[in-house]
Amino acid sequence: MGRPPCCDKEGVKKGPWTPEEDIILVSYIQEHGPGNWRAVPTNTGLLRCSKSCRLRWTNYLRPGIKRGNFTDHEEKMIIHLQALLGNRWAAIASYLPQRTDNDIKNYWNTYLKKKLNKQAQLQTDLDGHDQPRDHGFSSSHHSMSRGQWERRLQTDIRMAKQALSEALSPDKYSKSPDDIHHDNDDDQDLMMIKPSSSTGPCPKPEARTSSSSSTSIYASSTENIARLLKSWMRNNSSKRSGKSSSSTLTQSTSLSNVGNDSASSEGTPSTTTANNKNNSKNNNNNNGIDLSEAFESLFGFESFESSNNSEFSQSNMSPEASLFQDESKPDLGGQLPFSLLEKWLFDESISTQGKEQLSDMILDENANFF
DNA sequence: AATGGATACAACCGCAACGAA
DNA sequence: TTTCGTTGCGGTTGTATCCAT
Repeated sequence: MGRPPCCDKEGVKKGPWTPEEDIILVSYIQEHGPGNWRAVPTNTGLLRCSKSCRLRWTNYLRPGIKRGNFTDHEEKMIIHLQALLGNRWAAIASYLPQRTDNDIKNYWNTYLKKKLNKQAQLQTDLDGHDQPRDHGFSSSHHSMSRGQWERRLQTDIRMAKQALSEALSPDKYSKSPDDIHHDNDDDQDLMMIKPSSSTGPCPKPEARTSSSSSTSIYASSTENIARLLKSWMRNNSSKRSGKSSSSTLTQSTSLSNVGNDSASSEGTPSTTTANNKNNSKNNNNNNGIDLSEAFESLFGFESFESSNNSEFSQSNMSPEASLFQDESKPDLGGQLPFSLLEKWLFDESISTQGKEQLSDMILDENANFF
């Protein structure tokens, strides 16, 4: 067929996004809502392909994203869900609403996989030649007889099916007491348990968001950018104290342009930084404040300092922001309601045997059974 | 202080699924 | 039914940062 690529290879910028680009993108989405990504580069003048814009939004700028510092609970969830679903990161991410699939994938690949491998190795060492008890990272089934392995597999499948059917019956849904997104926002919970539109694409944003959407919708997203900017300025300063790169200079310049265009023009961050190389620490603070002012001016939200929180809690999200989050992370078809699954995964009342069997699930072999 | 390996994370690429015409 | 455009997803890569030597 010779379908053309989604974007021209020439004239399309690659690599890290600059704060200016982020601002442009967020501004555009603020006006038009996410979606119709094809039109985004054209309408914004961004030299990025539509895919890149979408990715940037969903993985970084989207409201309600929590970054770094996975909690134990999240970690356990990921481990179990990975055992259950395999490398279906989007599906896993749908149970961790504050995390992106990319984030989870990275966390798994860079940390969890190794950690579990180590544990498995340790267990193997301790047990002599016994099979590792961990989550299927080793060829545990090789060390048991085929009959044993098949029986266990059958049990695993039965368990999973049972859990699925239980979970899918709506009247059984009940909120788990230790719901990890214990935020106040009932809408959020509702979103998670609503029958999903499944694997189908989420409804067109235009249909759900009016163009007159409040700016508060984007507050958390702006906070994301603000946070990014802050760390960027910090990095920039420290870099400048050492070496200066042309790309950072470009970023500064463009950033200051943004400041001039859409925010107060007093002491643009870039010039401040550039002029005070010897005082980078102080400048960081100043820059952060300047930027925050610029953002407040640009997006009309306050309390930039809240973006200093190491983790942006979803509880800070407005319902509208939650809506966006839902938009960007459509539920998967026939997926278990979160708390039910969670309950199933972590309920202490679950039998030890059942737990063992669950955690012994073999990833690849079981991943396709659903 | 310099260096090289390890780690973390953002972004890209290619493919598949889906919907509209 | 077929074709084509768009979006979503998972694997992979590139690069910045950290840390031990």
